[in-house]
Amino acid sequence: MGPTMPPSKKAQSPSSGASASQGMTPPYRQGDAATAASEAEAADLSLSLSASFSKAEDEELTSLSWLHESTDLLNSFSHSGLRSVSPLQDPDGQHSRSPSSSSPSLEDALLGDAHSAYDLAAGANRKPPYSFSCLIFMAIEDAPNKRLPVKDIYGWILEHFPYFASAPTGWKNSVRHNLSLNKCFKKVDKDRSQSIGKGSLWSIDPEYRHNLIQALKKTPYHPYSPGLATPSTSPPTLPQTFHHSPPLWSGSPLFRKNGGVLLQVPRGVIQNGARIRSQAFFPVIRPLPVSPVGSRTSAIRSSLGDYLSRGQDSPSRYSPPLCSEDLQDDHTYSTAKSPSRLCSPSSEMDDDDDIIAVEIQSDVKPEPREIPLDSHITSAAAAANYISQQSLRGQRRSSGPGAGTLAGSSLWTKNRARCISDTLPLKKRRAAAVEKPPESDDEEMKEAAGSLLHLAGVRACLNNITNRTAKGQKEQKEALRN
DNA sequence: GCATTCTTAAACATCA
DNA sequence: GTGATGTTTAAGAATG
Repeated sequence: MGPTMPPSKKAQSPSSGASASQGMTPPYRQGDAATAASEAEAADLSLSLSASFSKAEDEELTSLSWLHESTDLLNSFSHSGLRSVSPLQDPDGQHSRSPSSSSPSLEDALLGDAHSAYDLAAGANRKPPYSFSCLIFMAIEDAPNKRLPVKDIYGWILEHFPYFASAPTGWKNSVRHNLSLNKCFKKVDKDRSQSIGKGSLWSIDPEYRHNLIQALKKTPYHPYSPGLATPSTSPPTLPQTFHHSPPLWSGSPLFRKNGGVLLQVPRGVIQNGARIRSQAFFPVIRPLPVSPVGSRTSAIRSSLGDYLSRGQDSPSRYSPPLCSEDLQDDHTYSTAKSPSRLCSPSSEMDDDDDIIAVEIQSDVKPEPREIPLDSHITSAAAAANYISQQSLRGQRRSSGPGAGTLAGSSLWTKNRARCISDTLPLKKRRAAAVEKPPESDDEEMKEAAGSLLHLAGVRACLNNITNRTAKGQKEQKEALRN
């Protein structure tokens, strides 16, 4: 019995999902004087956040202190005269907007559509675009100790993707299935002093963490939309972001590591890094929560990011893309059949530079671009998703007993992979897996990728707050003139 | 059309 | 004994 994904077009209500996902909704309502004041507040916040973020860039992302600062700012913002950014979930787990709406409209502006988007995507029985592997990965990564019992993994997923609250319970089976099957996850011997009850703690196998990052980076979507397939001729049915391959955030170590060679987010990666198969367009950015930040702030970040990142309506404000506009530089991976990708995790690690600088290939003719302001942010997460999946796939292919010996080979073939990996049960395969070549010590790469995922949300907030605020002020001025 | 990946379901074993 | 957890297999859908 296979999965029956809800058809995206059915799941998307024309009045809500489409507009939200396509950035057609006005940035926020025209407000009154209070709104203007709040906008000024938002502008201040934006500046503060930008400063914090710039600081983070300077610190090479070695610390998440900047994120704490940003979070504090966001919190102070939410508490300063504005209705607080409440968690998106009601106590009963259902998403809803805050019932009270006595405060000025800015919060509604900032959060209302975020809630809408969230409702549409996560709260309204939208299946998250992330694979279970990614979900588990994010859950574990979000844990302080980077390890979680299955139960807490369930909890994390439920907390962040309430879709599963009403989903059939089979998803838990899938989670367990993934934990068992996917060698990226490994059980941790329980600390005897630590009583977690039944079951084990699960953690990310450091050796494959990179693969999971790549899985998160990659998540290509299924271009069911003709507009996506032929962006140059068809009116876009999705935000412009989807048609472009905006650069990875230029301050990232990924960028620096490659001497300024920018990673282009492959076409087919959407702004939240979500992979759309045939499901509905998943309009919400759900930044990878960061452990030191509480769930509430994660919700704030997500909310703002969700809402603001949909601001695709100000492409002109986008700073010049850092990537080359050369057609040859617009790339999309072709991993599944690329022998160079079918190698061991370690070699993939080595390939990372190639991933960034070389291996991204163009598959769609570019068109004159207007890249949204926040596209480089969302693309950061998207890029992370993309690469991660590439790695996962490669990892799986190299999971056979012969993986180690074949690790260095770039001529790993499908048949060989299948012969080796399909004949033994997983555990035996794992046991039989001979020594793997030394993993790349590119921890920076790993951390960078992870950081990018984290950054995507906040960065989107920053840019969009600025964007929205400026636009709102402009609109207000115009309104006053009229 | 094929290969691969992912999801889902189910059965079964183990453990608390 | 019960339920949660863990493992494994199988099948189907989605995707390249």
